[in-house]
Amino acid sequence: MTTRIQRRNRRKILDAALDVFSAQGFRGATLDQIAAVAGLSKPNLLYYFDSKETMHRALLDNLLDVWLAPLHALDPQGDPTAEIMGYMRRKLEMSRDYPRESRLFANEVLQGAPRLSDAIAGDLKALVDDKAAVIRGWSAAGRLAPVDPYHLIFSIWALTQHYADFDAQIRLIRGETDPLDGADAFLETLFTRLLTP
Amino acid sequence: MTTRIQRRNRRKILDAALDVFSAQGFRGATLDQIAAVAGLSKPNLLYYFDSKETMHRALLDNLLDVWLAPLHALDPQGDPTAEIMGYMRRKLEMSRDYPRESRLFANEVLQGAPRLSDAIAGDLKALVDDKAAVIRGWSAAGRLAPVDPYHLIFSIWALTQHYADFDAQIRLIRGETDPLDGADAFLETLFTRLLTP
DNA sequence: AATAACCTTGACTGATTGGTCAGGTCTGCT
DNA sequence: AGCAGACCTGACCAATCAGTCAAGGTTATT
Repeated sequence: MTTRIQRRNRRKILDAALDVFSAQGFRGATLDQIAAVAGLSKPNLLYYFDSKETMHRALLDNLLDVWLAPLHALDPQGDPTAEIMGYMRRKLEMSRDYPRESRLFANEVLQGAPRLSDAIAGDLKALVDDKAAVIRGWSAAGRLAPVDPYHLIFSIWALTQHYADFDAQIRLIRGETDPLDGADAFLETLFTRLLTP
Repeated sequence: MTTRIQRRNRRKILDAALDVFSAQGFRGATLDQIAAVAGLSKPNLLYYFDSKETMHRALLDNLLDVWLAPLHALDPQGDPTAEIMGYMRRKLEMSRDYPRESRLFANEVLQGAPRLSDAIAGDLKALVDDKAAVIRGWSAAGRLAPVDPYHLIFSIWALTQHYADFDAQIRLIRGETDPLDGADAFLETLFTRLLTP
């Protein structure tokens, strides 16, 4: 049974941990930093989570569901172009709304996905293989321009996540302009032209 | 004056440091790891480089020239589509040939570009602004489809670097297939369709 | 072969880090 | 009010880390 205080503190800790892990990576983050951001003492963090590792695990487990949802929603019965454009739009929204989650994921994969390889080789691969087959079918039926479905999916990941993961770089180059300003219109054009038979 | 031994050991150290920094990030890397990969003792590393920081600096300074070169080569006098496609191809080759450098850069930017902000806001921004103006001119002259030049450049970065930075993820999903297999053909199609007026 | 400069290392240090623990405080319930 | 269990903390520990240093080994040059 979980108390009110437990819920509040667990949430505060995971939120602070997401802040720090996504900005510093797992090894770069320290419990002292997380404790400071959460406004709790270090031993108190360890009262709620057994270890730094456990904290990180909790974030990753939570992340994967959220991360897979947009692709999951791609409907084999829908209109091919509309479905893929919709997926791209949802992923772009995720970069806008959950940049920390995107960076947490990027940090992990960049370092060889040591804690995510099971999930990627399992659930994610199965989902991608499934949707890739759907897209391949659409192309074969002439409802979509012929296109490698894997590279299409990778390109959506690359383009949308780039705005969250490389935010620092984009800000430095664009100055005052909001990094995502014009991104949706650009990606709309890019994928419309690619997908129209 | 630099001796033969100095040249050899400095190169061994920087190569080992690139291995470790690109795989673990700055804070995640340890001098012991770098020493082990280089086949030298830790105090010997510090005989050649004042500090861990200095080692990292040397890699970043070296990296930036290599990283800017492909964009620098984009010729305002050339054929618009061919120039942009050529840039994209060069960047993709860099992901194939220098994946460690790509990941070193990604790690740095992902963590807010603390050691690169000057270079990005300076040289890189100036170069991008310059080439963006060229591309805008091409579009205005009707020699290229109308396209936001900044997002075009960002999209080339995102798509090409993705294959180096997210290599672990792509491998887990594609299995035996070489991550870059088919990537060049896909990107060729994607950008041809986007750029043709 | 002598020597001066260069190269290398084992043993060390102080700082930081993840994690522990004994004991104290607060909260909700009767 | 009083009590049981949940919550919290200062002080501490062992491990790891970047970096130092004195002493010994190697190299090139004469």
